[in-house]
Formats: sequence, structure tokens, C-alpha cells
Amino acid sequence: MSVAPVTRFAPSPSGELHLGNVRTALFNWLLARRDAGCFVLRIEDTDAARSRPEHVAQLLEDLRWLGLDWDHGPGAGGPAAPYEQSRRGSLYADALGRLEVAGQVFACYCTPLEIELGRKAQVAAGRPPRYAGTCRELTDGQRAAHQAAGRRPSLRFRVPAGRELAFDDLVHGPQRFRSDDIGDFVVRRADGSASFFFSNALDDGLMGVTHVLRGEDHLSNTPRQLLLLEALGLPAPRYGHLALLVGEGGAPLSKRDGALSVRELRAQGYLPAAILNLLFRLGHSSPLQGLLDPAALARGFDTGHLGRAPAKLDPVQLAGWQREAVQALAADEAAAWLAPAMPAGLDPSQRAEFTAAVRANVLLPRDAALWCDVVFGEPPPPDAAAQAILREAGAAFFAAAAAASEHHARDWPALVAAVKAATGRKGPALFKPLRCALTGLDHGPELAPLLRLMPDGKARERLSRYAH
RNA sequence: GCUCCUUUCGUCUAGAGGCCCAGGACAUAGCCCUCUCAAGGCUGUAACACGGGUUCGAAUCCCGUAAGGAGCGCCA
Repeated sequence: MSVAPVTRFAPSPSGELHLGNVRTALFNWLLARRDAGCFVLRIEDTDAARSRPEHVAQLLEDLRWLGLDWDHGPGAGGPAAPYEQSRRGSLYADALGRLEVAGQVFACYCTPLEIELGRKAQVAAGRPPRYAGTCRELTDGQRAAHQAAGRRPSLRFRVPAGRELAFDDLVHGPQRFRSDDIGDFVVRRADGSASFFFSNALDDGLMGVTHVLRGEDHLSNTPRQLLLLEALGLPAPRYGHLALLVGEGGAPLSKRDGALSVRELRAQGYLPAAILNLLFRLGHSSPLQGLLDPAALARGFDTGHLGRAPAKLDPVQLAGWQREAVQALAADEAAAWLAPAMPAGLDPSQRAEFTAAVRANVLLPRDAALWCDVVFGEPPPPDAAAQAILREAGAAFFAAAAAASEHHARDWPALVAAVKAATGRKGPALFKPLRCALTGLDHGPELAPLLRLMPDGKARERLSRYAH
């Protein structure tokens, strides 16, 4: 029997939320939702220099927009509040104090420069650049001397020798590491703040997190956190290390890849459903086909189907899901989505009709701008293909068409029938020139609704242009 | 340098020794539908990184090689 899982997303608000982060958030959210568990949002804002309040606000907004709601976290409260690490300092101090009493940590007076030198020497000697253990066994006298010299110590965890740390990774299977390969690491900086390894692991324990899905870059650091949790007497979550997402060049997604930030995607008009469905299949597979809603995504989520290889984010795939998401929109949702591209002053029925006419031809609202111009403003000048068709039809054809449009200004079938009767043309020879004159292009959405929406006289004016 | 992770169509992936001369989705090509384009339907092109083993039999197991990636931070 299994207990409801507690998962978490623990971003550091140092920049915009990008697709790599969102995927991590999504998988954790999916795991919690699938088993009626709890999804925790924890803000890792211990780095005062890089963490900005506006980033936090933006992060929350982006997650909400995507539909990834959290049960415990900022704005939601919860039994382990607060959920901002910047407000949990006393908790870290308490836990650190316990480790100090137990002798599991020691003060290290080495300066960054000394550490750096030691590291270089180790690498030169063909050894891993680990902490050399300089301050591990300091005498009281030595400590006093350092203090007298005004040195502020950091606190390091005393990594036990000869241990083997094993855990079963949700994605990569059984893992084994030797504690001898791990150097004594910093748990409290000289300025008194807790290190990432420490606060991250402690909070997972304190918040009762049962499953952690995180980036693969944490895989080989997991043993440290296991050691920490053990020393603190807290249960360790199950870990699953997700393969990284890479960009088109195959290089890891960079934080400054603006085009792939949620904010940018949203501004362009990408829909949450498109982003979620894309991410669901990036490094994760499912027998489920087609566009799925969040609940269906959750039901179909399976940690056993998480991939081990890095996945490349392909803009073409995003476009594919966007197309599906646009097609799946209800009529009123589609009209609202297209609203930014439509001219002000249209009444609701015009908006609805325009949306219905162009939505299959549009991926983003900006793509609809062209059709707005065609219907409500000026069509683009005919391109080469359209010009050839216009020329072939000839002035007499358009004279007849312009005359016909006097009586059938907005009625496409009637207009076509009248032009057909007057010119004897039919099929493409009849339709194509009309389309080109009316829209400037030889392709596009159905003409009947476009014609119905055009202001009075517009159709006739356009047809007349080619009548001589 | 050391430790660890990864490698199937262009892309995301299915595949846990015979069901695979490798299946699906997106992309792409063709056909159908259709006033055009899009949408929709159908059909096609296209991949097991390389080399050795183990086995009656390997995409699947083992060992090497190559190529990517991560970690070894008083950054998160």
C-alpha cells in the first residue's frame, strides 16, 4: 500500500522561468496529481544578490497561467510554512546546531584562495579536486589562533570514511557511490547562511517530501544529501534524475534563452495546453495520443517511462502542439485568444465569425493580422503568383465581377454564380482570380465568411481595380 | 584529471533475448477531400553510434572504443 506522494518544485528566483524548469515542475505536479498527493512550491531565494521579489511574483504567475497549482507554498500556506527559504534561517540554524553538538560538522578556517590552491594541486596530482581536510582535526589552540587572526569559519560536514551510499533512482535505477570520493562539504557559509545542499535536503525532510524529480545535474551530489538527511534523522525522499533538456544546437538550455521562457511564449500567444503537451512528451513517453488536458496528462504520467537521454527541444514540435491546442479551443476561447490581433470596434458576432473563418490558418494571433488587413483594411499587394492569375483573367473578367458585386456585395455564392453566368468561366479559372483580387493572395481561408465581414463597397472597389 | 550519466528514423520516442528485415507521434513526400491554402482522411520515405564477445537467436546481456553531458564550488 502506498501513501499519497508529496512532491515539490523548488526554483531559485534568479531569472525567468524557462521550459527546462517548467518540465521539472510539471513532472512533479503530475506525480502528485496522479496519486492524489500534495504538490509543494518552495522558493529557494537564499542568494539575496540574485533573488528578486519581482522574479518570485513572475514565477508564481507563470505557474498559475500554466495551471500548475500548488497545495502548499507561497500564497497557499501549509504545515511547513514559510515556504521561502529566505525566511527559514532559524530552522537551518537549529539543525546546524544539532549537527555541531553531535560533532558531525567542523569549523573550517581555510580561505577561498587556500581552497582554490588545494584544488589545483589535487588536479595536478591526478586526484579529484576535493577538500583536503586541512581543518578537520584542528586543536582548540589552532582554532583560537585563527579566531584571533579574525578569520570567520565556514562549517563543513564531516563525511564518514569507507561508506557506500546506495539509492534506487526513479529514472536511472540502482546507484552506488563511495563516501571516500566525497570531500567534506560546506553546510554553512562564513557569513552564517546555509548552503544549498543543506537547506535543500533539510527542507525536503521537514516538508515530508516523498519524491523528488530534479535535473540530472544533481545525480552525483545526491549521496551528500543522503548523508545529511541521515545525520539529521530525517527520511530521504525517492529521487528521480531527469535528463537535461537541450536546445537546437544540442547544448543545454540556457537561462538567457529568452525565446523559451514561459513569459515570452505566453506573450507570443502560445497556449498552456501546447506547452504542457510538448513537455509531457519530452523525456517521457506515453501510449496516450493527441492533445490531453491536465487531468489526462496526470493519469498518463509514469515515472517508469522517463527517458535517460537528453531531449532536444524542437520548435517544430511546439508548433505541432500549438496547432492542436488552437483547434481544440472552444469558439469563445478562440475569439478571446485572437482578440489582441483584431481591430477594436468589432462587435461580438463579427469577432466570432472572423475567428471561425481564420483559426485553422493561424498558429499565433499575429498570424491573424494579415487576414485582419484583408478583411477590414487593405490587402497586401498581389505577389507574383497572384499577379499572374490576375493578368490571365483580364480586365473584362473583373469588369463583369465588379458589376456583379453591386448586387451581391456580401453573398459569395451569389457573386460567384453571377460572374460565372457573365463570363462563362468555372472552377479554378473562376475562383482564383476573384480570390487574388479580393485578398491579394492565391490562398487563404474560405472566402464566403471573409466577404460577409468586409465593409460595404470594399469588394467592389477591389474587383474594379483590375477592370481596366 | 577523477567519479558518474547518456547514445533507436530529421525531432520526441516504443522496445526490458525470439512477437522487430524495429512500432507511434511531429516534420517531410504523394494521394483523397476541396474555389485556394489550412484543417481532416489515406499511403510512403526514413533509425538500433562503432567494434568485439555471450547465445540456436541481441536494438535488448557483457567488454571495449567513439561522441555528448553532469558532478567534484563558502552558485542554486
